[in-house]
Amino acid sequence: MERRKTQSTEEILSTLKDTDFALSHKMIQQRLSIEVDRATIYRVLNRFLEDGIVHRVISENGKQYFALCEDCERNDHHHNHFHFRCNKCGKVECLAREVDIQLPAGYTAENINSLVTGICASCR
Amino acid sequence: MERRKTQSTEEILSTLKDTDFALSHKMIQQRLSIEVDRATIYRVLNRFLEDGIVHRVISENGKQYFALCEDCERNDHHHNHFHFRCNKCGKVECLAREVDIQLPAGYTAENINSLVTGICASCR
DNA sequence: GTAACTGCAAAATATTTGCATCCTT
DNA sequence: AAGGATGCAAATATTTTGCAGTTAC
Repeated sequence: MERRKTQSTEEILSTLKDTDFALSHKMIQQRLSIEVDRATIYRVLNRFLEDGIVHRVISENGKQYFALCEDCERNDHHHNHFHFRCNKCGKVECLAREVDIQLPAGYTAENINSLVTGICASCR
Repeated sequence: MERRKTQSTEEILSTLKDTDFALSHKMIQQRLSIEVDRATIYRVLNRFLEDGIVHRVISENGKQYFALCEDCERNDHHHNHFHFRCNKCGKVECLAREVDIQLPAGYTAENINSLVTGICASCR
């Protein structure tokens, strides 16, 4: 399936580029300079996910957050870093420090979703 | 608020005790030997959460999974361990190994939700 | 008896999907 | 022209809530 360059796609991508933290669907919609349908945003984001352009964190509120894969533009698309969500300002950030997860024998990892919640430095 | 001993509560608790992995709301409902309303199950689980009897993992499918706090019955109710969800059998387990998360300066952690998905030993 | 708990229905929230139409290539 | 992308509405899915009736203590 070939990907086409559309206004929605470009807008959503540049919105993600403009922020250094992860955005929820709603946050993305609010930041767009044009109106894009809810469903379209989800579809674009899911396409980005498939293409490995963004990664997704699920917060403990059950919501999805999306962020560009800055560091992970290399081939091995591993996201073994933590995310942090501030309970005050709501920002979801990618924590730089990588974590090596040691699984029990015979287990293989495919995806890692890890989120720490608390208070960030600027909020306290 | 005082807690009362009811059939639903006892049933849900013993269901959780009978399994060594985390259960979703639906899985719990199916395992109960009596019929308990959807909303009641959620309310019971949330009470358990408040009381620190269970802990909750959010899977990357957005669903909540609940498991008894075996190891965490001590005072400091920290859940800095990983969870693993098998993409084949769907089991969500608590991985024994503790992980120390190093946050940037000024950050304080309140809750940790970490889930690795992949294939477990018995499924491959 | 009183406050906690329950069931039922309805609401709230988040995400996906069907389908006709539009637009990129 | 072909098929990928979009908008709209409707469907799913999960969890929560209001409220009246029930039950534990």
